[in-house]
Amino acid sequence: MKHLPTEPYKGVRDFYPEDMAVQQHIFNTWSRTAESFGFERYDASVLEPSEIYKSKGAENEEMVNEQTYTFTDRGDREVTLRPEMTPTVARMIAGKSKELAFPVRWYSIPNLFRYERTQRGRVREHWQLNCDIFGSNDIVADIEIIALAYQTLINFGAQPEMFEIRVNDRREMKEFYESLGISDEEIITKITRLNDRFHKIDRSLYLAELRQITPDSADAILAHLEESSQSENEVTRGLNAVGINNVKIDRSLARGFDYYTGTIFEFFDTDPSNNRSMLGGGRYDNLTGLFTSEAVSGVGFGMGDVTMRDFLDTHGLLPAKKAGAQVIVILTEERFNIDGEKVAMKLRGVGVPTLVDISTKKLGKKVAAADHSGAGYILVVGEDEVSRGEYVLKNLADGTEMSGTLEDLAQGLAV
RNA sequence: GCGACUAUAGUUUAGUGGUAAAACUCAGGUUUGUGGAUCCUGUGUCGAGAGUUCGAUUCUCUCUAGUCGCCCCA
Repeated sequence: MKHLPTEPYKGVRDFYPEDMAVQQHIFNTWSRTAESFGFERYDASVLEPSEIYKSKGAENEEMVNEQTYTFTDRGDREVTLRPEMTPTVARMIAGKSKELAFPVRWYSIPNLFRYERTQRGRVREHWQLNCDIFGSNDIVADIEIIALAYQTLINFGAQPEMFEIRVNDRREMKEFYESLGISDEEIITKITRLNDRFHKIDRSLYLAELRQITPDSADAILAHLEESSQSENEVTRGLNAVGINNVKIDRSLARGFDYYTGTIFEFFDTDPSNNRSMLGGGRYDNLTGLFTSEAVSGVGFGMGDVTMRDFLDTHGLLPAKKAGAQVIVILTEERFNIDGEKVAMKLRGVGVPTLVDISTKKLGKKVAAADHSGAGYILVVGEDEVSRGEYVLKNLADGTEMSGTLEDLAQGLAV
Protein backbone atom coordinates (compact mmCIF):
# COMPACT_ATOMS: atom_id res chain seq x y z
CA MET A 1 0.00 0.00 0.00
CA LYS A 2 1.18 3.44 -0.92
CA HIS A 3 1.23 5.72 2.09
CA LEU A 4 0.40 9.38 2.22
CA PRO A 5 3.27 11.81 2.76
CA THR A 6 3.95 12.88 6.33
CA GLU A 7 4.94 16.40 5.29
CA PRO A 8 2.46 19.15 6.08
CA TYR A 9 0.68 21.04 3.31
CA LYS A 10 2.96 23.40 1.37
CA GLY A 11 3.95 26.51 3.24
CA VAL A 12 2.39 25.56 6.57
CA ARG A 13 4.06 24.10 9.61
CA ASP A 14 3.64 21.30 12.09
CA PHE A 15 4.37 22.19 15.67
CA TYR A 16 6.00 19.22 17.35
CA PRO A 17 6.34 19.62 21.14
CA GLU A 18 9.77 21.23 20.90
CA ASP A 19 8.46 23.71 18.29
CA MET A 20 5.36 24.33 20.35
CA ALA A 21 7.49 25.14 23.40
CA VAL A 22 9.11 27.94 21.40
CA GLN A 23 5.73 29.04 20.08
CA GLN A 24 4.30 29.24 23.58
CA HIS A 25 7.29 31.23 24.72
CA ILE A 26 6.71 33.69 21.88
CA PHE A 27 2.96 33.96 22.51
CA ASN A 28 3.46 34.33 26.27
CA THR A 29 6.02 37.08 25.82
CA TRP A 30 3.77 38.85 23.33
CA SER A 31 0.69 38.85 25.52
CA ARG A 32 2.59 39.57 28.74
CA THR A 33 4.14 42.66 27.15
CA ALA A 34 0.92 43.90 25.54
CA GLU A 35 -0.94 43.48 28.81
CA SER A 36 1.80 45.31 30.69
CA PHE A 37 0.81 48.30 28.52
CA GLY A 38 -2.84 47.84 29.44
CA PHE A 39 -3.87 46.27 26.11
CA GLU A 40 -6.90 43.96 26.05
CA ARG A 41 -7.02 40.81 23.95
CA TYR A 42 -9.63 40.11 21.26
CA ASP A 43 -10.02 37.57 18.47
CA ALA A 44 -12.35 36.57 15.63
CA SER A 45 -12.83 33.74 13.16
CA VAL A 46 -10.27 33.05 10.44
CA LEU A 47 -13.15 33.26 7.93
CA GLU A 48 -14.21 36.64 6.58
CA PRO A 49 -16.38 37.69 3.65
CA SER A 50 -14.00 38.37 0.75
CA GLU A 51 -15.32 41.85 0.08
CA ILE A 52 -13.72 43.34 3.19
CA TYR A 53 -10.34 42.77 1.52
CA LYS A 54 -11.38 43.69 -1.99
CA SER A 55 -13.13 46.97 -1.52
CA LYS A 56 -10.06 49.14 -1.65
CA GLY A 57 -9.84 49.21 -5.45
CA ALA A 58 -8.63 47.06 -8.32
CA GLU A 59 -5.16 46.63 -6.88
CA ASN A 60 -6.63 45.02 -3.80
CA GLU A 61 -8.98 42.88 -5.79
CA GLU A 62 -6.02 41.50 -7.69
CA MET A 63 -4.18 40.87 -4.44
CA VAL A 64 -7.12 39.01 -2.99
CA ASN A 65 -7.57 36.90 -6.09
CA GLU A 66 -3.92 35.94 -6.37
CA GLN A 67 -2.60 35.95 -2.85
CA THR A 68 -5.33 34.71 -0.56
CA TYR A 69 -7.16 31.49 0.12
CA THR A 70 -10.58 32.37 -1.23
CA PHE A 71 -13.47 30.04 -2.00
CA THR A 72 -17.23 29.97 -2.43
CA ASP A 73 -19.22 28.32 0.33
CA ARG A 74 -22.33 26.16 -0.07
CA GLY A 75 -24.52 29.22 0.24
CA ASP A 76 -22.73 30.96 -2.66
CA ARG A 77 -20.93 33.35 -0.35
CA GLU A 78 -17.36 34.26 -1.22
CA VAL A 79 -15.16 33.55 1.79
CA THR A 80 -11.48 34.31 2.48
CA LEU A 81 -9.13 32.92 5.09
CA ARG A 82 -7.99 36.16 6.70
CA PRO A 83 -4.61 37.33 5.37
CA GLU A 84 -4.34 40.17 7.87
CA MET A 85 -6.12 41.31 10.98
CA THR A 86 -6.72 45.01 10.34
CA PRO A 87 -9.98 44.75 8.32
CA THR A 88 -11.35 42.34 10.93
CA VAL A 89 -10.58 44.61 13.84
CA ALA A 90 -11.85 47.61 11.86
CA ARG A 91 -15.12 45.72 11.42
CA MET A 92 -15.28 44.95 15.14
CA ILE A 93 -14.43 48.52 16.17
CA ALA A 94 -17.00 49.92 13.71
CA GLY A 95 -19.63 47.55 15.10
CA LYS A 96 -19.26 49.06 18.55
CA SER A 97 -18.06 52.55 17.63
CA LYS A 98 -20.89 54.17 19.56
CA GLU A 99 -20.31 52.34 22.82
CA LEU A 100 -16.53 52.04 23.08
CA ALA A 101 -14.75 54.57 25.32
CA PHE A 102 -11.97 55.75 23.04
CA PRO A 103 -9.06 55.54 22.99
CA VAL A 104 -9.03 51.75 23.24
CA ARG A 105 -5.94 49.56 23.30
CA TRP A 106 -6.48 46.11 21.81
CA TYR A 107 -4.22 43.23 20.86
CA SER A 108 -4.65 39.87 19.22
CA ILE A 109 -2.54 36.90 18.13
CA PRO A 110 -4.34 35.70 15.00
CA ASN A 111 -3.42 32.89 12.63
CA LEU A 112 -3.16 34.45 9.14
CA PHE A 113 -3.09 32.87 5.68
CA ARG A 114 -1.55 34.02 2.41
CA TYR A 115 -1.17 32.16 -0.83
CA GLU A 116 2.44 33.04 -1.55
CA ARG A 117 5.61 31.66 -3.01
CA THR A 118 7.52 30.36 -0.01
CA GLN A 119 11.01 31.56 0.86
CA ARG A 120 13.03 32.45 3.95
CA GLY A 121 10.77 34.18 6.48
CA ARG A 122 7.71 33.81 4.26
CA VAL A 123 5.26 30.98 4.63
CA ARG A 124 1.60 30.54 3.80
CA GLU A 125 0.39 30.49 7.37
CA HIS A 126 1.71 32.40 10.31
CA TRP A 127 0.75 33.93 13.62
CA GLN A 128 1.02 37.62 14.17
CA LEU A 129 0.90 39.85 17.20
CA ASN A 130 -1.38 42.77 16.33
CA CYS A 131 -1.48 45.77 18.65
CA ASP A 132 -3.52 48.89 17.99
CA ILE A 133 -4.61 52.05 19.73
CA PHE A 134 -7.93 53.24 18.30
CA GLY A 135 -9.50 56.64 18.56
CA SER A 136 -6.57 58.83 19.48
CA ASN A 137 -5.05 61.40 17.15
CA ASP A 138 -2.37 62.36 19.64
CA ILE A 139 1.18 61.66 18.49
CA VAL A 140 1.85 60.14 21.90
CA ALA A 141 -0.20 57.15 20.74
CA ASP A 142 2.31 56.63 17.91
CA ILE A 143 5.14 56.86 20.42
CA GLU A 144 3.48 54.44 22.79
CA ILE A 145 2.79 51.86 20.11
CA ILE A 146 6.43 51.93 18.98
CA ALA A 147 7.52 51.72 22.62
CA LEU A 148 5.36 48.62 22.99
CA ALA A 149 6.97 46.99 19.97
CA TYR A 150 10.40 47.94 21.37
CA GLN A 151 9.58 46.54 24.82
CA THR A 152 8.39 43.28 23.28
CA LEU A 153 11.81 42.65 21.78
CA ILE A 154 13.51 43.70 25.03
CA ASN A 155 11.33 41.22 26.93
CA PHE A 156 12.59 38.46 24.66
CA GLY A 157 16.06 39.30 25.94
CA ALA A 158 17.12 41.46 23.00
CA GLN A 159 19.60 44.30 23.43
CA PRO A 160 18.81 47.62 21.72
CA GLU A 161 21.90 47.17 19.49
CA MET A 162 20.36 44.06 17.96
CA PHE A 163 17.74 46.03 16.07
CA GLU A 164 17.04 49.46 14.66
CA ILE A 165 13.78 51.37 14.50
CA ARG A 166 13.20 53.27 11.27
CA VAL A 167 10.48 55.89 11.20
CA ASN A 168 8.91 57.83 8.37
CA ASP A 169 5.76 59.89 7.98
CA ARG A 170 3.41 59.71 5.00
CA ARG A 171 2.02 63.17 5.62
CA GLU A 172 5.46 64.76 5.89
CA MET A 173 6.50 63.06 2.66
CA LYS A 174 3.38 64.28 0.89
CA GLU A 175 4.02 67.84 2.05
CA PHE A 176 7.62 67.58 0.89
CA TYR A 177 6.58 66.44 -2.59
CA GLU A 178 4.01 69.22 -2.73
CA SER A 179 6.74 71.74 -1.87
CA LEU A 180 8.51 70.50 -5.01
CA GLY A 181 5.35 70.94 -7.01
CA ILE A 182 4.61 67.20 -7.19
CA SER A 183 1.03 66.42 -6.30
CA ASP A 184 0.16 63.73 -8.87
CA GLU A 185 -0.68 60.58 -6.85
CA GLU A 186 0.66 58.35 -9.58
CA ILE A 187 4.04 60.06 -9.59
CA ILE A 188 4.23 59.92 -5.79
CA THR A 189 3.40 56.24 -5.91
CA LYS A 190 6.20 55.64 -8.41
CA ILE A 191 8.67 57.55 -6.25
CA THR A 192 7.57 55.68 -3.14
CA ARG A 193 7.94 52.37 -4.92
CA LEU A 194 11.45 53.29 -5.99
CA ASN A 195 12.33 54.56 -2.50
CA ASP A 196 11.40 51.17 -1.14
CA ARG A 197 14.33 49.74 -3.12
CA PHE A 198 16.75 52.51 -2.08
CA HIS A 199 18.75 50.35 0.35
CA LYS A 200 18.83 47.44 -2.07
CA ILE A 201 20.17 49.13 -5.18
CA ASP A 202 23.11 51.27 -6.17
CA ARG A 203 22.90 54.99 -5.45
CA SER A 204 23.57 55.88 -9.09
CA LEU A 205 20.93 53.45 -10.32
CA TYR A 206 18.46 54.92 -7.87
CA LEU A 207 19.20 58.43 -9.11
CA ALA A 208 18.95 57.37 -12.75
CA GLU A 209 15.54 55.81 -12.21
CA LEU A 210 14.39 58.76 -10.15
CA ARG A 211 15.35 61.13 -12.97
CA GLN A 212 13.13 59.16 -15.32
CA ILE A 213 10.18 59.70 -13.02
CA THR A 214 10.79 63.31 -12.11
CA PRO A 215 13.82 64.89 -13.85
CA ASP A 216 13.59 68.30 -12.18
CA SER A 217 13.18 67.18 -8.59
CA ALA A 218 15.39 64.10 -8.51
CA ASP A 219 18.40 65.69 -6.87
CA ALA A 220 16.28 67.38 -4.20
CA ILE A 221 14.52 64.11 -3.39
CA LEU A 222 17.78 62.21 -3.11
CA ALA A 223 19.29 64.86 -0.84
CA HIS A 224 16.19 64.87 1.34
CA LEU A 225 16.36 61.12 1.60
CA GLU A 226 20.05 60.97 2.40
CA GLU A 227 19.90 63.57 5.11
CA SER A 228 16.98 61.82 6.83
CA SER A 229 19.06 59.74 9.24
CA GLN A 230 20.45 63.01 10.63
CA SER A 231 17.05 64.50 11.26
CA GLU A 232 14.37 64.03 13.89
CA ASN A 233 10.65 64.55 14.36
CA GLU A 234 8.09 64.47 17.13
CA VAL A 235 8.03 60.69 17.20
CA THR A 236 11.80 60.18 17.42
CA ARG A 237 12.11 62.92 20.04
CA GLY A 238 9.33 61.32 22.08
CA LEU A 239 10.98 57.91 21.87
CA ASN A 240 14.31 59.37 22.94
CA ALA A 241 12.53 61.02 25.88
CA VAL A 242 11.28 57.65 27.15
CA GLY A 243 14.72 56.10 26.81
CA ILE A 244 14.53 54.52 23.35
CA ASN A 245 17.53 55.58 21.29
CA ASN A 246 18.00 52.97 18.54
CA VAL A 247 15.68 54.94 16.30
CA LYS A 248 16.19 57.05 13.22
CA ILE A 249 14.25 58.69 10.44
CA ASP A 250 14.37 56.84 7.14
CA ARG A 251 12.53 58.65 4.37
CA SER A 252 12.92 55.72 2.00
CA LEU A 253 10.59 53.66 4.18
CA ALA A 254 7.47 52.85 2.14
CA ARG A 255 5.43 50.08 3.82
CA GLY A 256 3.59 49.03 0.67
CA PHE A 257 0.44 50.75 -0.49
CA ASP A 258 -1.85 50.23 2.42
CA TYR A 259 -4.07 52.44 4.50
CA TYR A 260 -1.33 54.25 6.41
CA THR A 261 -1.71 58.02 6.40
CA GLY A 262 0.76 59.33 9.00
CA THR A 263 3.62 57.76 10.95
CA ILE A 264 5.00 54.54 9.50
CA PHE A 265 7.78 52.44 11.05
CA GLU A 266 9.71 49.24 10.74
CA PHE A 267 12.14 47.40 13.00
CA PHE A 268 15.23 45.98 11.30
CA ASP A 269 17.51 43.26 12.56
CA THR A 270 21.04 44.70 12.66
CA ASP A 271 22.65 41.27 12.26
CA PRO A 272 23.87 41.00 8.65
CA SER A 273 22.77 37.34 8.39
CA ASN A 274 19.15 38.26 9.14
CA ASN A 275 19.06 41.74 7.71
CA ARG A 276 15.35 42.16 7.20
CA SER A 277 12.32 43.91 8.53
CA MET A 278 10.99 42.17 11.62
CA LEU A 279 7.85 44.14 12.19
CA GLY A 280 6.11 47.20 10.90
CA GLY A 281 3.15 49.42 11.44
CA GLY A 282 1.82 52.91 11.32
CA ARG A 283 -1.03 55.33 11.69
CA TYR A 284 -4.21 55.39 9.62
CA ASP A 285 -7.11 57.79 9.54
CA ASN A 286 -10.65 56.58 9.22
CA LEU A 287 -9.95 52.91 9.53
CA THR A 288 -13.64 52.21 9.90
CA GLY A 289 -14.77 53.93 6.70
CA LEU A 290 -15.86 50.68 5.06
CA PHE A 291 -18.30 49.89 7.83
CA THR A 292 -19.63 53.12 9.31
CA SER A 293 -19.66 56.87 8.90
CA GLU A 294 -18.11 57.16 12.37
CA ALA A 295 -14.47 57.75 11.45
CA VAL A 296 -12.12 56.08 13.92
CA SER A 297 -8.37 56.50 13.55
CA GLY A 298 -5.77 54.06 14.70
CA VAL A 299 -2.09 53.38 15.10
CA GLY A 300 -0.71 49.88 15.35
CA PHE A 301 1.76 47.23 14.29
CA GLY A 302 1.98 43.59 13.37
CA MET A 303 4.81 41.20 14.21
CA GLY A 304 4.99 37.66 12.86
CA ASP A 305 6.05 34.54 14.69
CA VAL A 306 8.23 33.35 11.80
CA THR A 307 10.36 36.49 11.71
CA MET A 308 10.38 36.55 15.52
CA ARG A 309 11.73 33.01 15.57
CA ASP A 310 14.40 33.94 13.02
CA PHE A 311 15.40 36.91 15.14
CA LEU A 312 15.61 34.89 18.37
CA ASP A 313 17.54 32.17 16.59
CA THR A 314 19.95 34.64 15.00
CA HIS A 315 20.74 36.23 18.36
CA GLY A 316 20.77 33.07 20.48
CA LEU A 317 17.66 34.08 22.42
CA LEU A 318 15.65 30.89 22.05
CA PRO A 319 14.64 29.41 25.42
CA ALA A 320 16.14 26.19 26.78
CA LYS A 321 14.11 23.02 26.47
CA LYS A 322 11.39 22.76 29.07
CA ALA A 323 10.36 19.52 30.80
CA GLY A 324 6.89 18.11 30.29
CA ALA A 325 6.52 16.98 33.91
CA GLN A 326 8.26 17.82 37.14
CA VAL A 327 7.97 14.34 38.67
CA ILE A 328 8.15 11.06 36.80
CA VAL A 329 6.75 8.02 38.57
CA ILE A 330 8.65 4.83 37.72
CA LEU A 331 7.24 1.35 38.29
CA THR A 332 9.44 -1.63 39.05
CA GLU A 333 6.88 -3.96 37.51
CA GLU A 334 3.83 -3.48 35.37
CA ARG A 335 1.49 -4.75 38.08
CA PHE A 336 2.14 -1.55 40.08
CA ASN A 337 0.84 0.74 37.39
CA ILE A 338 -2.39 1.58 39.20
CA ASP A 339 -0.41 2.24 42.38
CA GLY A 340 1.71 4.56 40.28
CA GLU A 341 -1.35 6.43 39.02
CA LYS A 342 -2.62 6.77 42.59
CA VAL A 343 0.67 8.35 43.62
CA ALA A 344 0.59 10.64 40.58
CA MET A 345 -2.97 11.77 41.34
CA LYS A 346 -1.88 12.85 44.83
CA LEU A 347 0.95 14.95 43.47
CA ARG A 348 -1.16 16.46 40.67
CA GLY A 349 -3.74 17.35 43.30
CA VAL A 350 -1.29 19.72 44.93
CA GLY A 351 -0.22 21.24 41.62
CA VAL A 352 2.85 19.18 40.80
CA PRO A 353 2.98 18.18 37.10
CA THR A 354 3.44 14.42 37.24
CA LEU A 355 3.49 11.60 34.74
CA VAL A 356 3.74 7.85 35.12
CA ASP A 357 6.27 6.06 32.95
CA ILE A 358 4.18 3.25 31.50
CA SER A 359 6.84 2.04 29.09
CA THR A 360 8.18 -1.51 29.31
CA LYS A 361 11.82 -0.50 29.56
CA LYS A 362 14.06 -1.72 32.31
CA LEU A 363 14.39 0.38 35.45
CA GLY A 364 17.81 1.79 34.60
CA LYS A 365 16.56 2.90 31.18
CA LYS A 366 13.54 4.54 32.73
CA VAL A 367 15.71 6.54 35.09
CA ALA A 368 17.93 7.58 32.21
CA ALA A 369 14.89 8.55 30.13
CA ALA A 370 13.49 10.61 33.02
CA ASP A 371 16.79 12.41 33.37
CA HIS A 372 16.89 13.00 29.62
CA SER A 373 13.37 14.46 29.59
CA GLY A 374 14.43 17.26 31.91
CA ALA A 375 12.13 16.27 34.78
CA GLY A 376 13.25 17.39 38.23
CA TYR A 377 12.44 14.25 40.22
CA ILE A 378 11.74 10.55 39.99
CA LEU A 379 9.64 8.51 42.37
CA VAL A 380 9.92 4.73 42.20
CA VAL A 381 6.88 2.61 43.00
CA GLY A 382 7.40 -1.08 43.72
CA GLU A 383 6.90 -3.86 46.24
CA ASP A 384 8.61 -2.11 49.19
CA GLU A 385 6.99 1.29 48.71
CA VAL A 386 3.48 -0.03 48.28
CA SER A 387 3.70 -2.32 51.31
CA ARG A 388 5.30 0.29 53.56
CA GLY A 389 3.36 3.27 52.26
CA GLU A 390 6.56 5.27 52.16
CA TYR A 391 8.19 6.59 49.04
CA VAL A 392 11.53 8.02 48.02
CA LEU A 393 11.66 11.14 45.89
CA LYS A 394 14.95 11.51 44.09
CA ASN A 395 16.21 14.84 42.80
CA LEU A 396 17.77 14.14 39.42
CA ALA A 397 19.86 17.29 39.36
CA ASP A 398 21.88 16.67 42.53
CA GLY A 399 21.09 13.04 43.39
CA THR A 400 19.64 13.85 46.81
CA GLU A 401 16.73 11.82 48.10
CA MET A 402 13.79 12.62 50.29
CA SER A 403 11.66 9.90 51.82
CA GLY A 404 8.34 9.83 53.60
CA THR A 405 4.63 9.32 53.09
CA LEU A 406 3.01 10.69 49.96
CA GLU A 407 1.53 13.48 52.05
CA ASP A 408 4.99 14.52 53.27
CA LEU A 409 6.44 14.45 49.77
CA ALA A 410 3.50 16.27 48.22
CA GLN A 411 3.85 18.92 50.90
CA GLY A 412 7.52 19.32 50.08
CA LEU A 413 6.80 19.75 46.38
CA ALA A 414 3.59 21.76 46.61
CA VAL A 415 3.65 25.00 44.74
C1' G B 1 4.65 35.12 -12.76
C1' C B 2 10.52 34.72 -13.58
C1' G B 3 15.36 32.58 -12.24
C1' A B 4 19.24 29.64 -9.63
C1' C B 5 20.42 25.53 -6.72
C1' U B 6 19.38 20.91 -4.21
C1' A B 7 17.20 15.73 -3.56
C1' U B 8 21.56 9.35 -0.40
C1' A B 9 19.08 5.84 6.69
C1' G B 10 14.40 8.94 11.36
C1' U B 11 18.10 13.53 11.26
C1' U B 12 22.72 15.90 9.40
C1' U B 13 25.95 14.76 5.73
C1' A B 14 30.11 11.78 2.92
C1' G B 15 30.84 8.90 -1.43
C1' U B 16 31.29 6.00 -6.20
C1' G B 17 29.97 4.23 -13.95
C1' G B 18 30.81 -2.20 -10.94
C1' U B 19 26.29 -5.23 -4.70
C1' A B 20 26.16 2.18 -0.34
C1' A B 21 29.16 4.98 4.30
C1' A B 22 29.77 7.93 8.93
C1' A B 23 27.96 10.66 12.96
C1' C B 24 23.79 11.60 15.81
C1' U B 25 18.67 10.17 17.22
C1' C B 26 15.38 6.29 18.50
C1' A B 27 14.42 1.03 19.99
C1' G B 28 16.45 -3.48 22.15
C1' G B 29 20.47 -5.97 24.60
C1' U B 30 25.00 -5.54 27.70
C1' U B 31 22.38 -4.73 33.43
C1' U B 32 16.38 -9.34 37.86
C1' G B 33 15.15 -2.05 41.98
C1' U B 34 17.96 3.56 40.13
C1' G B 35 21.58 8.26 35.80
C1' G B 36 23.02 11.36 29.90
C1' A B 37 28.74 6.18 29.88
C1' U B 38 30.82 1.72 27.09
C1' C B 39 30.19 -2.08 23.60
C1' C B 40 26.78 -4.93 20.33
C1' U B 41 22.34 -5.16 17.21
C1' G B 42 18.34 -2.95 14.14
C1' U B 43 16.28 0.36 9.84
C1' G B 44 17.76 2.68 2.71
C1' U B 45 13.17 0.58 -4.03
C1' C B 46 20.29 6.64 -3.19
C1' G B 47 12.85 11.69 -4.89
C1' A B 48 9.80 9.46 -9.53
C1' G B 49 9.97 8.09 -14.73
C1' A B 50 12.65 7.57 -19.24
C1' G B 51 17.42 7.45 -21.98
C1' U B 52 22.91 6.33 -22.73
C1' U B 53 25.68 1.85 -21.04
C1' C B 54 27.49 -4.97 -20.47
C1' G B 55 26.22 -2.40 -15.91
C1' A B 56 23.41 4.11 -13.52
C1' U B 57 22.66 6.10 -6.81
C1' U B 58 26.64 8.43 -10.10
C1' C B 59 26.05 10.82 -16.88
C1' U B 60 21.61 13.06 -19.96
C1' C B 61 16.37 14.46 -20.32
C1' U B 62 11.42 15.03 -18.23
C1' C B 63 8.54 15.36 -13.93
C1' U B 64 7.84 16.13 -8.70
C1' A B 65 9.27 18.19 -4.18
C1' G B 66 12.18 21.46 -1.36
C1' U B 67 15.49 25.67 -0.55
C1' C B 68 17.08 30.49 -1.95
C1' G B 69 16.55 34.97 -4.82
C1' C B 70 13.45 38.46 -8.12
C1' C B 71 8.36 40.37 -8.32
C1' C B 72 4.98 41.38 -4.52
C1' C B 73 4.46 42.01 0.56
C1' A B 74 -2.17 44.23 3.47
